[in-house]
Amino acid sequence: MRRRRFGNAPAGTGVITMSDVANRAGVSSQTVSRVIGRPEMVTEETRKRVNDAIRELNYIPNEAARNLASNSSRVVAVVIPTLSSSAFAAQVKATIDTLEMRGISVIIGNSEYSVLREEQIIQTLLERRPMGFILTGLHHTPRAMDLLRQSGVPVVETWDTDTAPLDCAAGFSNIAAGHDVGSLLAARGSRRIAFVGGAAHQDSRANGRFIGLAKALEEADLPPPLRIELVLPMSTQDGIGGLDQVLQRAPMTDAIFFSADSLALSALLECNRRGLRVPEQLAICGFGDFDLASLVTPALTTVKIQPDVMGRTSAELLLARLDGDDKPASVVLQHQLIRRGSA
Amino acid sequence: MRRRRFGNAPAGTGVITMSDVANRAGVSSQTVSRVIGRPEMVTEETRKRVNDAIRELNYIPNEAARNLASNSSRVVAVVIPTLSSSAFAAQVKATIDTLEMRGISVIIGNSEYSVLREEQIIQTLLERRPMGFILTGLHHTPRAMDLLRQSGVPVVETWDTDTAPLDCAAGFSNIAAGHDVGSLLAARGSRRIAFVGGAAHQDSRANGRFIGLAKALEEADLPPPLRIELVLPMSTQDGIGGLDQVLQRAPMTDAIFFSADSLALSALLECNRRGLRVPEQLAICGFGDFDLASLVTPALTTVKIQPDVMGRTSAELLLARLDGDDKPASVVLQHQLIRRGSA
DNA sequence: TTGTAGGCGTTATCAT
DNA sequence: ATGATAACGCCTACAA
Repeated sequence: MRRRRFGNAPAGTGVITMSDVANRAGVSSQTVSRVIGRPEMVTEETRKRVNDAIRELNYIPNEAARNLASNSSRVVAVVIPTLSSSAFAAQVKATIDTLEMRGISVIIGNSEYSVLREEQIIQTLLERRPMGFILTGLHHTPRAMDLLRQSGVPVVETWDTDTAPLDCAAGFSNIAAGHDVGSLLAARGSRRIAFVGGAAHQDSRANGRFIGLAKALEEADLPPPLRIELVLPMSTQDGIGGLDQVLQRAPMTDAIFFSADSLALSALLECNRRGLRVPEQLAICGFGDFDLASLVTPALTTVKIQPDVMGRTSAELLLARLDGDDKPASVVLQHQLIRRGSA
Repeated sequence: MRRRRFGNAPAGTGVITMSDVANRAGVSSQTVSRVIGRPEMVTEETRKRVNDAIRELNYIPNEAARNLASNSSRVVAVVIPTLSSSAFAAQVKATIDTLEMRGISVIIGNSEYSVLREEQIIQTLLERRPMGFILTGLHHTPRAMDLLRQSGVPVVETWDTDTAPLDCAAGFSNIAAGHDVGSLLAARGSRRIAFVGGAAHQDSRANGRFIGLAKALEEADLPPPLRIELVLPMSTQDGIGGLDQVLQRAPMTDAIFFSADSLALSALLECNRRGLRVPEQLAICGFGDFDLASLVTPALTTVKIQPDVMGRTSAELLLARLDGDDKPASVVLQHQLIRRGSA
């Protein structure tokens, strides 16, 4: 559907522009720009005339032109491993909601747990000159870090605060969380403990949890945990596969720490089905405190981490950075071990 | 971090531009543009020189300038009720993955189940001149539809094909799905059936499922279903609240159809805890076939709908439209009633 | 408070 | 196959 042109502006793309509005309102296009960007700089009288013209013409500003002229994009890039994980989805939603209030849009990249894909995504997204990047974890390819550094965009890293961030971070300590789990399992009397989680080279956050677990077990004079590494992306059912691998390799295992509740829940339900008593025969601890964790029987012992707060906080950190705070302090969110029936 | 300038281009934003690359490669900037956009139009010889210059200078094209000059944005806007629903997240992920291969980014808006917020989001996103919109459902405010029509952007609607789409749709029939559930419940001998789902004015898809259910019950000469409307957004735990409301208002109810598996699962687990036998005393049917549906005991009878396929298909429909197909046919995806133990 | 001039970095178009 | 020129629609900087 072609739109007819108003005013006497030269034929462009056939869409209403700022100068069309200016003509209609009898002002310069600069004034229109002000009414939109800094209304307080314009007389109420003219502001009204301009706003009327905007409404009558159904004028919609062109963000690309605005970006080019102002050299700023109102876009933030978020790169996560995958949107099809409720924790990342909740995080991203919170980020979107937080930034939307400032007129900022979010563009999402799914790295599929690969730092190489992450690098590629960063390079592509850089073309949009985002105001900032929100990344997952602290581990990236050298080239990705170079690209980021050279472009000078602010970067906020999430989900991990165990090593130094590129710029600043909003996350939690996976090591501490894993350590808490290890201490709990040791305290409750578990002796032969296993860890089931994403492969270390794919998921350094899960790896941190394993490290914390191992440390706690060592402190408690327990043997080191058996570790089962799952190839990512993983499905919920993989919890059962992990359970099987553990029982096959170490039948005497009396506790399993899963790096995600999805895995823990499927394993727990499978134990119920098989008549394997939880936690008497096998204690189970998850990670993430998913919705259903408190509803299964026995209820799942897990670690709560509030991905939504992480999403909001990372956005706020970015905004602070953009508002001039040169180096806002990283935020370490507290995780919380929630002890329920399964361990 | 300020970047030093190369070549002799006039001082701009201090970032490498196409003409910097052109200087370096000893060609015009137009040739650089071609190397990036239509490499086949350039001699292999010059192409190599240009690509070398690009690499040496770490040149990154400016998408905003590209958008402005070409009058096309490489952005698609997706508006869903909320990202924190695994089905919508899976859908969006598939959309992102599909479009990414064509260099298109996705911008997401969360309508929070409100057509008014949806309208507002559409208006804002229109400023980015997206190549198209992917919306949820077929119900929008008149003004939203006007905005869309006037801007001339292609629109693909998802999650519903029960009425006429604005443009084209990739979804399924909620009425048919609800009808299937009703028929199953009737056939298995349930007589007093209840429906628990999002409020009709917020979730017209759930409403469609209710309509289908009611029709099937009527056809089977059963009394109309009791309907419990939940205020959105809902949490998983609301399944228990819905269960309680049903049992309170109609204690003789022998089957409940929940409009989402999250609700059905929490209700089912609660029944287990209370010793209410499923399906003997109360049959339960969900919607969505979430990961855990097959893992709980009894396994959840539900309707599978493949949100990921919907996400991919809607993107493909949009691409077809952009590639010239004036009015691609809507795609009606098949739902599938999966009968397991709970009903 | 408002207007004028110039430029943002790229692509389209037309020449060569 | 490559180059010159003119937009694209808006904002910054400065002038009135």
